[in-house]
Amino acid sequence: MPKVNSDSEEKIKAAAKKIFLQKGFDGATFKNISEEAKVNTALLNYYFGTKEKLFLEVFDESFFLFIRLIYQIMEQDIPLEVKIYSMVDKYTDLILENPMMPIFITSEIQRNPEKLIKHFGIFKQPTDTFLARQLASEAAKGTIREIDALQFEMALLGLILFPFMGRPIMNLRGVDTDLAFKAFVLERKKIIPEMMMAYLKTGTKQQ
Amino acid sequence: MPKVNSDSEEKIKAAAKKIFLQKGFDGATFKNISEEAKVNTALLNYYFGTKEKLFLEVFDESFFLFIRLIYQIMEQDIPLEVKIYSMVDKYTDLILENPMMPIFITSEIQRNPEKLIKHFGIFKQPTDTFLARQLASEAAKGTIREIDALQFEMALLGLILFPFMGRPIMNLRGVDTDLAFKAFVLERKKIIPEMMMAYLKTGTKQQ
DNA sequence: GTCTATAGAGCGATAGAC
DNA sequence: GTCTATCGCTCTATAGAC
Repeated sequence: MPKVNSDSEEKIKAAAKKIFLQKGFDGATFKNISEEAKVNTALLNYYFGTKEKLFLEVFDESFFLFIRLIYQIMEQDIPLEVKIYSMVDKYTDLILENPMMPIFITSEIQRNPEKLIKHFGIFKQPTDTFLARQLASEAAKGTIREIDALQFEMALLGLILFPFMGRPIMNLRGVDTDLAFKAFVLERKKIIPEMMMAYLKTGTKQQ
Repeated sequence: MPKVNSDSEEKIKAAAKKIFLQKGFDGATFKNISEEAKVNTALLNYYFGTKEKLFLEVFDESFFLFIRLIYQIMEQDIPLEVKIYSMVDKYTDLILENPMMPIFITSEIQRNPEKLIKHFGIFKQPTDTFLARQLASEAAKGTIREIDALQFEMALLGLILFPFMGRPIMNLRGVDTDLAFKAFVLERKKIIPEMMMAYLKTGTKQQ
């Protein structure tokens, strides 16, 4: 590693990520970012050309990761209960490292759906997923009740993600430190799978 | 009603609400709003002074309503199961009329917490709520399992709200019309209470 | 009450010195 | 590779005619 400390390009990317996450694409300015990175404003254009290119480059990896990890786990050929625990565990940990991402992703997509869906290559998923077949198969065996796969996914994701999106509400309800919030979220690693399983087992003999 | 059609102030408010919801405070411009309202840009300043005042005035009623309705229902002295059904039913209907509000509120608060919390008077709630006492009392009687009140609230809200926040994801999963989305959400009026009750009844004799 | 015209500031982006 | 200086544009907001 010859260049020791002042790798400007990396400093800009780190600063841009922080500022974009906080203020969104529209709210962030080159001035904000260059001050955060402690470099000259003109350097942003030198390295990345335009604001949009900087934005896309910074979130190119991480943005897609958050959406793809869902399907990577959902589509694994593992028992349903294991899958639910794995999903809650892995996704909670991922978001804990990037707690502002859920709101950021949803709001940026809502404000510019074409751009993001096109660039990040999020594609139309088939309705006939492995998870859908798994849920149908288990229901046919009578080990769980019937449930639509998308309903299942949205329930699971909502349970995992919502505390991060409603963090300001939680602040007003006494969960007002990062430590308390983390404890709250980690407790959900137990609650969420139990909730999903309790629902799925309703009306079956294993109930 | 003397002034028939051209009530500019109301046209501006309606246009501002639409544009702000779509683009956020930072992304929205007076040009966007005035074109949407089909009035001159200078009229926005004439009626509302500044962009921030326009924003606050437009969302003064509805913004707070969305947060307060939660507690209005949660704090009612009605049986727990009735409360859950009521919460899911009323909140789903409210959001269906304003499907962009959940993302809008969360992202605007994340980007400007002091301003919004101060202006809309969202205050620090006590941890000793009616709901908390109700949950503790039922658990003591053995009719439900023990659960922290905030965990209960976040689970319920996540289940209700997440489909609206993840609407773009749902579009890619085949739920790509307003009609299909509405049907999907209405189905949750049944699923969500059953899920909550299934969890609460786990380990009790009524299970 | 609504318009045109424009002020004044901040924005993203570029040119050119070093 | 990094800086200063500045361009051209768009933004919010105001002044003043009607």
